Order: sequence, then structure tokens, then C-alpha cells
Amino acid sequence: MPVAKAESSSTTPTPRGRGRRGTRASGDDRERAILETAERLLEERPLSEISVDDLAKGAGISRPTFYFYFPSKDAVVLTIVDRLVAESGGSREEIITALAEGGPQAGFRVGLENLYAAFRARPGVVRAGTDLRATNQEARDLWAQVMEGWVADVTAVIEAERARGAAPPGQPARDLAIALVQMNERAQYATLLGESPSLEADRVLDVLIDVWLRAIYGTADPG
Amino acid sequence: MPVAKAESSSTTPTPRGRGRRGTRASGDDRERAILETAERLLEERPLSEISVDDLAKGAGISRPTFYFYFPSKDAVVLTIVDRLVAESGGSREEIITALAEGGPQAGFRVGLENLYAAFRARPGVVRAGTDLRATNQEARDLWAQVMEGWVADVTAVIEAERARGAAPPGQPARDLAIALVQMNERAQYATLLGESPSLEADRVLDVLIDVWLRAIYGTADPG
DNA sequence: GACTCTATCAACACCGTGTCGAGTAAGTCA
DNA sequence: TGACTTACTCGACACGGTGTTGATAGAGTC
Repeated sequence: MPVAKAESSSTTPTPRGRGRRGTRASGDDRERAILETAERLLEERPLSEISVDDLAKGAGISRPTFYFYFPSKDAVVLTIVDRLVAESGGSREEIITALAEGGPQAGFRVGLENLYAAFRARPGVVRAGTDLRATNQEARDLWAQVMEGWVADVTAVIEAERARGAAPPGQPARDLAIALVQMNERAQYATLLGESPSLEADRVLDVLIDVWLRAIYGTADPG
Repeated sequence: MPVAKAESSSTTPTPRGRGRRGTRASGDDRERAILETAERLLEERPLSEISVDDLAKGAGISRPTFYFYFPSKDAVVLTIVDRLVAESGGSREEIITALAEGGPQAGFRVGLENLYAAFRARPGVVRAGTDLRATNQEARDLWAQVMEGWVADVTAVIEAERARGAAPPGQPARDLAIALVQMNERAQYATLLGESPSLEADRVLDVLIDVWLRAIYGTADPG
């Protein structure tokens, strides 16, 4: 597919990724209303108990009109999750700088803390995104891509720490990174949703970082 | 609800937990046929793409007749998962004996190997059980109970190893156990389903055990 | 040969999704 | 001004899935 060539900017319909085929008028309000309704309802009940009609009603439109703005309920959720992921993405680079400034413990803590903070405020959205992976390939792909990004970052950090002699050799850095990132995903999700068993919200970071440091440095108290 | 009082044992219809309200006759075959159909289809496609009609057709009965044997599609899956969990449950106690006989590395490896082996043969069932947690409270409860069992076992082992001086003190044993068990759940699931990123099937145990040993003993090569 | 209990299914009621086609209202420009 | 376009709206429908009802057939007592 060719990249859209620059069009006359004045009347260009602006096609937003997963949203509606381009428009410009007051329909923007409706689109926002749908997204806001979805975010609100997702904090009240799981995705499977929210119908397209609920979203339409909440946005003050009829069900067919909903389909003018989004191709499906899934697309709404993916749009919301996309944004949440984008918000949290900024914190990834913060790991690197925090590592350089504060050493390993502080670095990892800052990184994981920021990440966790981004999701903590909207557990319903996190749950919806997770649930969606059961039925939606696009949701699986999106999440796989997010995980791949974190794994790549962590792999790089581990390799750097080994190169400068701060961490001993061991399992391949990428393998270690995969296991640790997956542990975090699962543990933080369980804590966020209040599963049992799960780590207490105010202990989860302490415990996870302890495992990270021991796995990477061989001690809970490196340099 | 009062517990059913002991009935005359001769003609008691035998109510099986999640299956049909009691009977005895040749309908047993049908019940088995439904379960077998479900197991077969689950290795072909995800639960969300299997309808009650598919299960009924596969068992050679009509859709309403299906409901004579099971109250819902979910109940069929829960029955299958129940059994798989029961099969895998035997391996739990093997951790303890293997630990006593072969020391920490061998003990954990045998334990996790057996566990993994039980699930490896039926990834479709594992996926169905996981997917089901998105919509089904009973599935969440069942899984929570399974996790709780493993966490309890691992907690006991960690405490025993600390008591005999083989493992140093650190994070509360239960917290450590939760994080490690969750890591295993997530990592083994990802490997089983071939997600990306995920650990290679022939490396997953090496990597996970390495993290376990470092987290528990502070070294990848304890006594 | 009346009675019971298992087993079966056609027909139905219901709900959620997604589409179609007929609009209306606001803007553009001849 | 009035023909034309574009954004937007929704009633009505078709479809596919779930779960229930009620009628019935056969096998097993007694």
C-alpha cells in the first residue's frame, strides 16, 4: 500500500488509524463520546458485558450510527489500549537514563514504577485489553509488539551491565529478559486486578525488583 | 442449600460434578463423545470459534440434546480442564520427594518438568482454559485455586530451605513463591502457544530454573 | 398394560452483531 | 435559488448463536 502522498491540507479528511474513515465535522465529538463511554463502562464491568448498544446509548446515538464511527466494539477497545500503551511507552526510555544516574536498583525501580503507574489508574482498560487477546488477533499482535519492545530494552541493559563487568555471565540475556518481563506482566496484572494469589500492591515492586536483581546480578544488592 | 442426605445407594443416580444431572444408561457414551469432540476441536481452533452445535454434531446428537448432558459449552471446557488439572496435580507432590532426593536443582527441575509435560500434550485445552477466564467466574476460581496450591507448596519448600540454612533470608517466602509461580505460568503458556516473544521450548526449563535458584538461593548453583 | 425414567429433537424466544437503504441537514457553487 | 454533495443518522432487516419448551419414543419395571 503506497503511503498517502501529501494532500491539499485545507480540506483533507483526516483518517485516524482505527477510528472512522475520515471526516472533520462535529462527529469528532461523537467519536470522543464513544471512547469516553467505553472507558467509563470498562471500569464498571468487563468487556464481555458491554454491548455495542451500550456504547451507542452512552454516546447518545443509535447502534447503526455507532458503526459509522467504529467498525466494531473491538476497534474501540484497541484504540483505547493503543493510547494507553503510547502513554506508558514514554517511560521505557526513562529506564535507561535512570539506570545511568541511579545505578541498577534505582534504575529498574524507576522504570517499573512508571510502567505500573500508567496502568494502575485504569485497571478496566488493562483487563479489557487482556481479555480481548482471547478472540482478537490484532490485540494479540499489539501486545506481542509491546512485549517485544520491553524485552529488547531489558536485553540491551543486561548486555551492557555484563559488558561493563557489573553483571556476571549466565543465561542468554534475551532469555533472561523474556522470563523477567513475562513475570512482571503476570504479577502486575494479578495485583492490579486483585486476583488471588497476588502480591500486595505496595509490595509488588519490591518483590519483582528483588528477583530481577538476583537474576541479573546474582545478588539483591549490586554495586 | 442443604447437603443431599445419604440416599439408598443401589439406585442412586450418580451426579457427576459438572456433567449431567445423574443417570446411568448408555448416555455415558454420549457424554464421553461430547468431551472427546471438544478436546479434538480445541486442538484445531480456539474456543470462541466452536459452537454448541459443533459439539453436538461431533457427538452425533442435536443441539437441544447437548443440553441434556451439559448446561453450557463452558461446563464442557471446565470438565476437561478439571481433569487436566487433576492429572497434573500428581506431579506436585513429586517436587517434594525429588527435592529430598536430588537436591534443589534436580528437585525443581523434576517438578517443573512434570508439570510442563502434563500441559504440553494439549495446548488447545490450556488455551481454552485461559481464554475462558475472560468471561467465566468459575474458570477464574478454578485457576486461582490451582495457583494457590502451587504457591503454598513452593512457599513451604522455600521456608524449609531457609530453615535448614540452605537458602538465605530475603523477601517473604510466600511473596517470592507468588512471583516465581506467576513467572512460570506466563512463560510456559507463551512457549506452549508459540507466542512471541517466548522462550524456546527446549530452553524454557533451563531459564526458569536458573531464575528460581538465583531468587531462592542467591546463586544458580546451590549446594 | 399402565407407569416411569432416560433420552431425543423440532420449534421457539431471545439477544447481540453488522448491513442496507432511505432519509435529513448543512455546506458548496452554478 | 436551487441543484448537487457530503456528513451524518437510524428503522428495519438478516444472521448466527444461546438456551428452553413441550411433545414423543423406547426401554425397564411391576
